[in-house]
Amino acid sequence: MLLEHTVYADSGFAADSAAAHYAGDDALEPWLQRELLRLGWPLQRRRVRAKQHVFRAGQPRTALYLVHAGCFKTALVSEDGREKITGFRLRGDLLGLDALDMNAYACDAVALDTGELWEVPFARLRSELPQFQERITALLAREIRRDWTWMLALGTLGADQRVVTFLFDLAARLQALGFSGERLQLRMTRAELGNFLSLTLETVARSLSRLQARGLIEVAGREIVLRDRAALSGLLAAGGRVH
Amino acid sequence: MLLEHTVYADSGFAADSAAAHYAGDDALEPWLQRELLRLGWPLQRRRVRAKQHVFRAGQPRTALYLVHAGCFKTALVSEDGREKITGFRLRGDLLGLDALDMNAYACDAVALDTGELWEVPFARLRSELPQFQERITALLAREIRRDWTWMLALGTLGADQRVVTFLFDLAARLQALGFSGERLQLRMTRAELGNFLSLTLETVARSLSRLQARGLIEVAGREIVLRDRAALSGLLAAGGRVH
DNA sequence: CGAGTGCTTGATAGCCTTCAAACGTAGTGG
DNA sequence: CCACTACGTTTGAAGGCTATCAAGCACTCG
Repeated sequence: MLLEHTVYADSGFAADSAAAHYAGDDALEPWLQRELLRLGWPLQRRRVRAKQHVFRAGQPRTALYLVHAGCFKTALVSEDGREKITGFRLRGDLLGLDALDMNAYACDAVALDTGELWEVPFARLRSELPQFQERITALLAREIRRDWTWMLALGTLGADQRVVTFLFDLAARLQALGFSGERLQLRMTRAELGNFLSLTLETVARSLSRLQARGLIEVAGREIVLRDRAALSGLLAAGGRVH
Repeated sequence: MLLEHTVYADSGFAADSAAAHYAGDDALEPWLQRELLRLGWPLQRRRVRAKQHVFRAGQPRTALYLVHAGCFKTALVSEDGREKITGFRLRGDLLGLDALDMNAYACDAVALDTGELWEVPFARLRSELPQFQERITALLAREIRRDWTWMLALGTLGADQRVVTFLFDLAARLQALGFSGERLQLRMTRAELGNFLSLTLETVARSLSRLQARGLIEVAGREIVLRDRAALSGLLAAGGRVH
């Protein structure tokens, strides 16, 4: 089943939405759709199924992809096989941005469930639509801030706090996409979640069990319900290492 | 004493230099100097001393700064006081890039020693020099890849390996700036180093002591000499957690 | 129904953090 | 010039948190 969201996402960290952004900051997807229509360019759609690669690191960079439906992961793989998931991408997020200045993709992009991508004619848009360049710049800067916020979280928070931070972030993004924000449908395995949070899959499972035991959340496989946002926030406010 | 480097730095991760970059990829500083001269715009210089803030998160973003001399740190501070150093910036690096789409700076930038900054007239350059926009885009994308590489390192490597990775990265950058690449003059405290590597200052000190005890490096306060690059590389090749 | 995958939970070990003390150095004012 | 204070660094001892190893369970799919 495809996720047909009704609202559009801010790809940044939840806390970031309060900051002052690029003026005229409406969502990328409707803007792109409008502009492509106006220019009379055909919209190239691409359907993908779970576990299917959108692109791999090192492949020639042929296009940018806008996530229209589904959930994707972007991951870095080092020479010696260590993998690191750099983010989970939802509708409105752009895949391939990080390789904008290269001829090859810099990471792997993999679909976590059935999804649809829009091919973004980057070269033509950049040359013919000056606003597009600014949008791209804004998206890149936002991604940097998002990464930094996660680096802060991973470096200073304990396991439970990282998990809660993730749940809050995902809830905020899903809510911005028109979902409940209370009932989360995870699209990634515990291993992938742990990889992203720099934890083992066992630690993630244990953390979720602990939070459930305290009545803060409800866990049923990949469906998670946030039961007590206040208490969860309290867990975060407890503060982590200061180093 | 000011660091008057003779060559120019790639702000990216050392391993990144092998990748295919933006065509015409000569260093930012000489290019900028040339263009400003050509346009007849005066070069605004700003001198800073150790521990002096270039800007703070939340302040109105008045300018971008190109590091001309000295070493700087950029750091994120969360509401509850947790700090995370996002990078150490040397000559050729640009400060303030991450807030390009905002009216306020997104991080703190602090001088670690005496240094000099060049004020970059971003708005005018962007509107009058189309190439500049592309350069900025490339720098942003490169910063993202740099962050991801560090996220991978911090998430999968042990303390000693993180320290060695940092030393290699710094050595490569200093070498690109015309320094020896063997004898490193650290400009940050053990606490700052630990913060960046998501370790405590004690763990960093212990790690350096261990590496010295094995004869791999020589430590004298903030001066570090890489004695056995092969063995150090071997430490990294040993591999970390795979999660 | 069997194989495969993903999830949970337990026991143990290991690495890093925390707390603590001592040392060296640089800056400062008497 | 030197005592003195503040800061940075090193090292030790103990503990905590997470990783590792292992087993059992649930679910899906061929």
